[in-house]
Amino acid sequence: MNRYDPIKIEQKWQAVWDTTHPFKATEVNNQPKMFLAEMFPYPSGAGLHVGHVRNFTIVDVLTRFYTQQGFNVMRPFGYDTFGLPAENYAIKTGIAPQEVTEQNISNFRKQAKRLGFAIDWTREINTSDPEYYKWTQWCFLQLYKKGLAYQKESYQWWCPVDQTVLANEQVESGHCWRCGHEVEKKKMKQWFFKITEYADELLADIDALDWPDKIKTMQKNWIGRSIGAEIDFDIVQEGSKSTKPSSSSKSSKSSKSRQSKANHTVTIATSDSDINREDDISFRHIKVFTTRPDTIMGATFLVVAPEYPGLDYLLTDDTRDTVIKYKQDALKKSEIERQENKEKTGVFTGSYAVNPATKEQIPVYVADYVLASYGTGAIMAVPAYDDRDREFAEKFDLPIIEADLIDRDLYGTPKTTYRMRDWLISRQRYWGCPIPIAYDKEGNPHPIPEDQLPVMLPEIQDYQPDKSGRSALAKATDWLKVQIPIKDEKTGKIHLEEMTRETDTLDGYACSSWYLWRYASPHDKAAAWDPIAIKYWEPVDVYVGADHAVAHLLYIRFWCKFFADLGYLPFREPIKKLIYHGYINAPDGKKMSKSKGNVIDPLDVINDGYGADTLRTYEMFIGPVELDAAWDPRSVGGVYRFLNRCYNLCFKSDDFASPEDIRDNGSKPSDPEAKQNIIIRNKTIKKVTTDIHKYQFNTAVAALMEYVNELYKQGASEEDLIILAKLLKPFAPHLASEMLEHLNATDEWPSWDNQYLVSDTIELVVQVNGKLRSKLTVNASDLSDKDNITKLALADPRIAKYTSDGIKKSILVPKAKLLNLVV
RNA sequence: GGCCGAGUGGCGGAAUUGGUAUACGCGUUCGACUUAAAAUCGAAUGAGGAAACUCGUACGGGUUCAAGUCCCGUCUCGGCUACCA
Repeated sequence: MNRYDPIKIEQKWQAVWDTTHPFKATEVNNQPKMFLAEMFPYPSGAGLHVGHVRNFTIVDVLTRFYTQQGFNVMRPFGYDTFGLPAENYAIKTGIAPQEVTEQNISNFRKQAKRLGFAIDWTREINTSDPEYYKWTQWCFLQLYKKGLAYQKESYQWWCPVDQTVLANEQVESGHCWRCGHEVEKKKMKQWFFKITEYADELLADIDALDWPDKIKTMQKNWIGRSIGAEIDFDIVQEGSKSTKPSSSSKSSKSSKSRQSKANHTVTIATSDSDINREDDISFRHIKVFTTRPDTIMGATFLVVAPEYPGLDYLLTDDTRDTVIKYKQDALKKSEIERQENKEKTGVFTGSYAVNPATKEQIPVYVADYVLASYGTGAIMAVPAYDDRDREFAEKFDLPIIEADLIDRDLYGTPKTTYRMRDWLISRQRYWGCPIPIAYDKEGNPHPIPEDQLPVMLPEIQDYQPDKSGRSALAKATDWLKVQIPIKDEKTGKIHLEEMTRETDTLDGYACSSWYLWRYASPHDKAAAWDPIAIKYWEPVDVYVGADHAVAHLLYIRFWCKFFADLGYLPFREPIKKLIYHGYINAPDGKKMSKSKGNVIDPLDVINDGYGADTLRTYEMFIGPVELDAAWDPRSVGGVYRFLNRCYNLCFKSDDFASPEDIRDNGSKPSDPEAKQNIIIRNKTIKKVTTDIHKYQFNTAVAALMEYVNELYKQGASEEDLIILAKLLKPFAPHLASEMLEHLNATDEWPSWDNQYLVSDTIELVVQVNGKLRSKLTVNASDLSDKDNITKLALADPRIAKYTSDGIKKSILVPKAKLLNLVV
């Protein structure tokens, strides 16, 4: 006897799809388009995990659903292949990352096919393919040309023994993870993208996005706009300390600390090479940023960050040693350590500043609770209004003045600042997209001409980074040399000049900041993307993922706005609808991890005999798409039983009651039992269709289960089975295809008929004072007649016993099929 | 500390947005089939109670004919963020 054999059925249909390519998308203008994509995966050696399956199945359900509905659907696939795991593996084994990546991709492709995903395999992209990263480099050059890719000195962790930069994770409580030597912060030149240029627009456009509120809020917080003012404080120099001392009682408090340090000498230091004399921080002013310029009357001291560029100008002979020591200690601390230790620390710089509102001289401190990278790196401390300033004031015995508030604009210039910083994109790594820049003898950067792209990653033997903290690329001596055409300013002639290539590569997020546009013309040799294909397909209609809430999803919005400004994109937001789904945890509720040994391998689930359809349907049924869920092996069995019931209903219908008399054969049946089937069928079509539209896949599956349960009770007509197969196909495409073939039907998505959603008689709920007391079967047409319905209800003995004293009023709610009698 | 979410049976979770609380699945129990088991099919399953009924959506109030849903307060748990001036 034939029984449900998912493995056999799935092999059959996967072979069919592999030869007929039914999911290939081309531009067709008489059909509405639908562009669906998941966040493309990093193809790890471990293969697909259950999280991938959830991610890809959501896209697959939508792909098949919209295809069945007649949309022209594009569902491509890609691999985000640059990154540390492949490079570290190469360092360890000497096997080229290119090779490992190719193996992993081929494994991912095989597994994706094993899951029956409806992918257009002609639109497969790989970010480490030179044909792809050529255009990543092109994107970089566009940003560079517009001044949005630039170099800047920034502090990095540096191990003086190993002579290398270290990532935050490679620093263990202030020491190098390799040699154990104390690390220091070193200023190094790095590449940045100027995302802050778009901060306002990125913020303003968030509200209109059809994205989860959680993500929108996270992006808003990340951008973190603060509206305030910048205020200049004059620094008191030697001989000018006679600045009008106030004689008010308020100021007498603050004069105490000033007097004790009255005789100091400000000298200009020359020792600290960190000081950049081009900086606009004048040695006679400290510019602070505040969101509360109205509290300036209460500002009783200033605080600058340890990294504050003008710090050296503030020091005196008395304070220099202490301050330098404090600064060095602070630079050793990681951001995390600074945050963990909330105990305020700091030292007096030796200088005073004049509060422009009170004309008081107030001391200037250096303290690590002020961050160099935010605002101006200096604050006016108002201990009466700010908890952190108060804490500091109390510790250092500084005056706390409850001064009156004043007009915000009196002493400062309005200024908006952002928490978001520019995007640091250079990586001292081999396995990334080379930055298309070369340096002349003076060290000035020059862009690689576009006709020389791609700057290929050279094949090398030893992937170990070199001793200077640069990537292994620095050792590819032949590759480093490049001839760059230079136009002579005077003669206009072009000559070639030998230069040295940039050895940093791009942050992987750069590669994924434009891939959604590449999908529109994935093999385009002439451009990063084809404007006609872009106009047809983009923006993405639904994008599905579980990660990168701010990073990737902010960067791609930034690039979209940038390329829209250049005229390359006809839209300013790349993603219309975002589904941000939850994680799947281990059965014990904890995160799956190799070390805990609680990983569920999706391929094991398939090969255990459940098959891909069960796996897919289970992961859609597991819970609301946006929530985390715990894997439950027993529920997997429940879904298998459901599919088995579908199979039996279709292929073994003789084994159970299936009354011939309810086969409706397309004609309207008069038999009331058959009418019941039609109602259930129409309700199911409506429920599944609207649930998928709302991305409520769990209840869509539940509705199908309910439908099957009803069909077992009532018996199933051929039409019932066809509808079941069509509705099932997005979730369990192999089984559904097998059923549709057997039933000789197409997969065209069915529609429901509103006239079949209600039966002639309905069950009316009767409440007394809001409590359920009885249920009456009444004609649907009577629902409009309140008096009659009330009379019927009062005649019911179960109601009558509560209404012997009469009723005050009667409320009929036809929509809810409910009558409430108030006594 | 700040900003979001969320608290519903033994468990995962439903509830046309104010209208029958617990759909669907798991688990459990009983029955059918079987020499037996598995599989499959059928039935029951919030608590208390013989029943009528009563009580039940974290806790305490409120609005309403009617509250899981709305309002006020409290508690608990998650997520993000964090000395951002």
